[in-house]
Amino acid sequence: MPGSAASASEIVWTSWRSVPGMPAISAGTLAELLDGGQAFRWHRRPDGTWLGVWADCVARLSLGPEPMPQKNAGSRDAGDGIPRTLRWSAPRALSRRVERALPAYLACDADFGALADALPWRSDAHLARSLAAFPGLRILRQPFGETLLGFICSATKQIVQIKQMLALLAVRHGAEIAPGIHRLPTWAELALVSEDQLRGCLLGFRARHIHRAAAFLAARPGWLDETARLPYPTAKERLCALPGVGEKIADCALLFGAARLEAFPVDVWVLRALQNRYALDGWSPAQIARFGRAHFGPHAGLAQQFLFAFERRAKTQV
DNA sequence: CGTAAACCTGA
DNA sequence: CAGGTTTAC
Repeated sequence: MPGSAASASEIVWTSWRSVPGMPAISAGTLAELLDGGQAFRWHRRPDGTWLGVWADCVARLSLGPEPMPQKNAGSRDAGDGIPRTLRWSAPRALSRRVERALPAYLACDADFGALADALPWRSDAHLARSLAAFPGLRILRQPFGETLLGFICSATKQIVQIKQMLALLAVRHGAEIAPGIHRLPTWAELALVSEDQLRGCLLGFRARHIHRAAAFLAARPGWLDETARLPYPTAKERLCALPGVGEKIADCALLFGAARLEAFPVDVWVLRALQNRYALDGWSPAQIARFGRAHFGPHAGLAQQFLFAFERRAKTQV
C-alpha cells in the first residue's frame, strides 16, 4: 500500500549504532527473524534496511558492511551467509525509548546459541540441518497484547496478508508515533472500534473474533498482563478462552510475545515438516504437538522456529 | 472425542 | 486453496 513512504521521509533519523549484546547475524537469518512469521510489522526497504514498529517504538535495522572476525568460518546459511553486526537507527524523537527497548525486543540478554545447542540436534539430523541453515535465528520478545492481536489475524492467512491487515488497523485505529507511522491500537482502543470498522480493515470473519476479544479484555483490566505472567499451561488455558484463540494461536502469543520457549505452535508448516521429515504421516496436529514437546524438550518452541524456517525455504526454493 | 464445513478476502 | 478456530455431526 502507498501512503507512509512519502511522509516517513520527513523523519529525522539518528545515526546508525550497533545493537549492544546482539550477536552477529547474516542477511538471511535476519530476514527470517523479522519477516518469517514471528512479527508482522517489519518491512524491507529498497535500500535493504528494515523498518519496523512495535509498541511505541519505530526502528530501522541494517547490517554492518564489515564481516565480524569469526571463528566458525565453515558455517553456511540461507542468505549470502556472512554474519555481520546488527545496527539500528530510530527517529530522533523516539531514540531514547528505542535504545532501551530494542535489546529487550531482540532478547539480547538470552544466549540463543546455548539454547540451540541444548536441543537434541546431535541425534536428529534434520534438526541439525535446520539449525545450520539459519545460524543465529532467535525468538523475539514482542509486546504480548499486539502479538496476540497479530496471531488472531493470522488464521488461514499468509504473512503478506497479515501484514496488510495490521497496517490498516494501525493507520486507521492506532496513534501516530512518528510522521506517517502509526502504532497498533491497544486492546482498550480496539474495544471502541465497531465490528464493521474492523471488517473494513480486511479482517473478514476475524473481525468478529477481535471485536469480541476486545470486549472481553476491556471488561477485565489486567487480565492480559496477568496471563503473560502465569505458568505456561495456565496461561495457555486462559488464552484459549478468548474468541478466535485456539491452541496454535495461544502458543504463538506465548512464544513470540511472552518468551515461553516451551510453547510449541503446530501450524500446517510444522505439521508437514514433522510428518514428512520424521515419518509421522497421518498424525494429527495434537499428536504432532505431543511428539514435538517430548522430542525437542523444554525449548521446543525454538526448535519449531528452525524447522518452520527450513520448511518454508524448502518450499519457495525447491 | 475425532472429522467436516463455515467463516472473509484475495494472492 | 490459504501458516485456524468454531460449531456441528
